[in-house]
Amino acid sequence: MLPDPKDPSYLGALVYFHHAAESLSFSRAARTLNVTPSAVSHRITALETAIGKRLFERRVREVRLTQDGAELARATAAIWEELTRITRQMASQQVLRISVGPYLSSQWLLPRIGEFEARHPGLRVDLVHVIGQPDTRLVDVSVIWAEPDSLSDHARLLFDTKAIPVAAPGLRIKETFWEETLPPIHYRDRSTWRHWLRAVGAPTDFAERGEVLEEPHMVLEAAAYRRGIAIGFLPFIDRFLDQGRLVRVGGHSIRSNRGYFLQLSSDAGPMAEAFANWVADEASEMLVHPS
Amino acid sequence: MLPDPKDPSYLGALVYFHHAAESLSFSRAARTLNVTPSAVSHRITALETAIGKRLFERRVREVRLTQDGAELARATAAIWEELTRITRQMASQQVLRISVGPYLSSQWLLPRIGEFEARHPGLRVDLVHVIGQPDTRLVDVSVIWAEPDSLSDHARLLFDTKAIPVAAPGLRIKETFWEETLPPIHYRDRSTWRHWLRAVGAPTDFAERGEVLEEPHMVLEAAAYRRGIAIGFLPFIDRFLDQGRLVRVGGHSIRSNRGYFLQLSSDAGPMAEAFANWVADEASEMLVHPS
DNA sequence: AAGATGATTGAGCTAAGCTCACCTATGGAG
DNA sequence: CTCCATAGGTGAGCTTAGCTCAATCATCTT
Repeated sequence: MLPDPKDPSYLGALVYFHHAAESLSFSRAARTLNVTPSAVSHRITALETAIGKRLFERRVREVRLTQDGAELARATAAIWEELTRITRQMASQQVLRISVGPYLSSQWLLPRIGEFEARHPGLRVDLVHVIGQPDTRLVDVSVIWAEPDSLSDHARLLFDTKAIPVAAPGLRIKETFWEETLPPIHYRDRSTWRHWLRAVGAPTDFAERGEVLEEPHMVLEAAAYRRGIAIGFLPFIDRFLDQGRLVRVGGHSIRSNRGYFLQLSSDAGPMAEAFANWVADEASEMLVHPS
Repeated sequence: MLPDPKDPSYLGALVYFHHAAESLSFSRAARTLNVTPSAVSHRITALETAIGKRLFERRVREVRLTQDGAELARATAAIWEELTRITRQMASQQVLRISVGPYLSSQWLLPRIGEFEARHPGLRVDLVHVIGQPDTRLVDVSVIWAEPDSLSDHARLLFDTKAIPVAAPGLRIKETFWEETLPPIHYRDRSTWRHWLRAVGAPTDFAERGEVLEEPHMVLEAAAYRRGIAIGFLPFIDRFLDQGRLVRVGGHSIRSNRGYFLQLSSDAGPMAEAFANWVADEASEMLVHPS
């Protein structure tokens, strides 16, 4: 069958042919294509049958281009060049504005965002660090720490966190620590502690004590300096626990009423979508988390 | 992920995009691609995510190209044009010489060969009608009527035929017709009749009687004109049986000791291979044959 | 108001094309 | 001269990209 130039199998074969012709070796082509030499051999043979002409002379331990093969190789080289040009052009001159809180940004996103940028040459990523609600008109996508029901439907959950009380080690704190004198430490409001106490069936008046801080990191630092008991969220306190700066208090761990969500702005373009897919993927790798 | 211009999934998506851009409609593109509109929608969306730009404005019951989309459409159009040109060029100026006996050619190959030619524009098919053994240096591929063991290993079986005795209708011939006076009719030599008689356990001296003809068609015609009993080969005598010009004689039908085989010349090119695949495929459709 | 049209979405299935294991041929090292 | 390493070819069987299907939405038409 004379191949339809738009047949995907023909196009794929041409890619294989291009690499084989360039390296004059099926096995080298296979290596750059991340497939086995067998696959290259199969595909080239199929291509030759499809167009009805030998493209390679099979010689001992090497292959050479026939005249027809050389001609085709010249044509395909020109085509990939043009394709590369237009693809680059499409990908260039793009801006993606991401809003993210400083805590998650420094602890998790910044170390990884470089990888995303590397995948999208020509893309300018603007990280917008805000405390509180981001203005969705100024960004394409936001990562927000919130309760699920406070969000629009199509916000996507990034991290399903677990809430556990933590304190400095060596304080000999009872299971029922809410009967003790060590106060709670709050982040932004008292609702997280109230939710946790209610979930384990403890009196909620404990939550009315203690100080309220505005920075997640400050909350954990305060707890580490023995100022009280904080609610930590797995997996974001792994480093504190691993280093022994904080230990778990009480046996209960509950599914957090809050989590990190991803929200696309209403007019978000495909690049926001691409970022969403990437970040969700990165996040899902974190979720492989014990206990 | 910025798409690799040689990624088959990216190339496939560009094909879809090209058709969608040309027709300005996902469903029309789907129709020409022989897929569902759903498939087109999926693929275009994936493409947009991959390059990070909207290519179509989705409007009510229609799609329009964005500026980026129009630019890409121009580029892809140029690329397919070039691809079509080189593909055509590769396929042109080819010759395939096929040797085939006149009987099979007229009864089976000639009615079908047009379809093969249509699939290979620019190919010149030379049918070489020979009686007896073809000269493999003068043809690329031969279709021969032979016994399996008389052939080289890589000859491929086209038709697995059944041998059945046939005669003109209304002659009231017994099961054990070899005891009768009506003689056998032979094609080229007496071996087929001998083989058949041996297979059903009948005396082989019957085969020594009767005339030997050189043309398969003549053999059947002779039988139809009541000159004797011929060995016919299913499925090639269907037309005679359907028209009632011949009827089966005796209850036995045996697997023929002969069949049509396909033999490629040693220096056969990929076009011969393509023909072999096509003709084997056509033949396999015939094999769906009752009894 | 109801039907028609075109695009979208998520879930599930199928076949294109890959890997694997084995084979052949040959060149170079010991 | 023998043996190992290397490049390519084959057939069988498995995996996953990308398709279909069914259902939904948002108009436009009658």
